[in-house]
Amino acid sequence: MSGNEGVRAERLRASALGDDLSFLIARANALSLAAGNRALADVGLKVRSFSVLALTVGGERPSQRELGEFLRLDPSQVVALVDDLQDRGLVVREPDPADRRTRVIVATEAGQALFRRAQRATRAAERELHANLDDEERWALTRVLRRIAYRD
Amino acid sequence: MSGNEGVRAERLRASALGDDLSFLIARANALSLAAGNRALADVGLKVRSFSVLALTVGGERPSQRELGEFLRLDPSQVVALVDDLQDRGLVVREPDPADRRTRVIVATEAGQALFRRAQRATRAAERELHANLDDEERWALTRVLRRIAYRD
DNA sequence: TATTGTTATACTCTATAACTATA
DNA sequence: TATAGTTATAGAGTATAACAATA
Repeated sequence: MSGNEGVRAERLRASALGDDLSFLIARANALSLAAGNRALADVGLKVRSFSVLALTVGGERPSQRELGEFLRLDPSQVVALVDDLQDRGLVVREPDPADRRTRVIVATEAGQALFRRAQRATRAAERELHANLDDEERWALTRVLRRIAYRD
Repeated sequence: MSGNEGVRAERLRASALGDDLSFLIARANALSLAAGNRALADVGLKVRSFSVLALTVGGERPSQRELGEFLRLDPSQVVALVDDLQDRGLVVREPDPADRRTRVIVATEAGQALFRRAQRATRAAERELHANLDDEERWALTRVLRRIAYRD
């Protein structure tokens, strides 16, 4: 992508779409996702696999079903993601004592170490993404987005 | 998707990811996109084609290149989108007097009429999506998201 | 030489259905 | 009967490269 992307297209911000909340969310997400994947490429992760790792490094012990619900992924997609992370020794599948159907996902030591590196990269990318917001704006944004994202 | 989706997974909101701004944007976008496509199904559009229509109904006369830049789509994807809308008589490609390489996209009467129906549907869906925000919160969200989405 | 639109192609992501083992 | 995980597969979306016409 060229550096001056969208310069000519700026006039379209005056259209019916330019101030539409759903469109702004979509565009902000596209930028955020691209920046995240770029930042994570160094450590061999993508936003998806990073998210799975993030949900398993703190002793959460989520089932694959829970991962899928929280990340809005189909169970079959979770299988593929966990397969990949497990093949690389970053997570393991453990049996759930309470339900033998369920497999609980736990980050290994290597997974935790890689996550820490990855988190430094994504934090830097995030800071860069909204460098022009002050702390209060960031906080207000987080609070309001949480109401939308979690419907509460 | 079952109605009680994510109920069990709510505990994962306490994880490293639960308050991450990029993740909240991604999740809000996923909900918004799903709601938008659901609302637009009746009129035979998706969020993508609706967006192209929205950028052509007000006399904007964007080139395909401009559409691609603004919507962050590859030129080849714009071709496919415009092909589809043109085949359905909703937009036409017009020559640009200033540059014979360029094709300018203009909504037809039918395209404008369909857009108005579609916009009513998406507005209802949007209202439902952030029904729990008051006007001031909505405005603050729009303003801050614009800074991220347009980098200004 | 560079750019606009186009075609072709491969790749990733997403959605669906069917299956197994457990509940 | 219903649920967790798995497999297979098809469809949608995305990215890349090459080309003709024009600048």
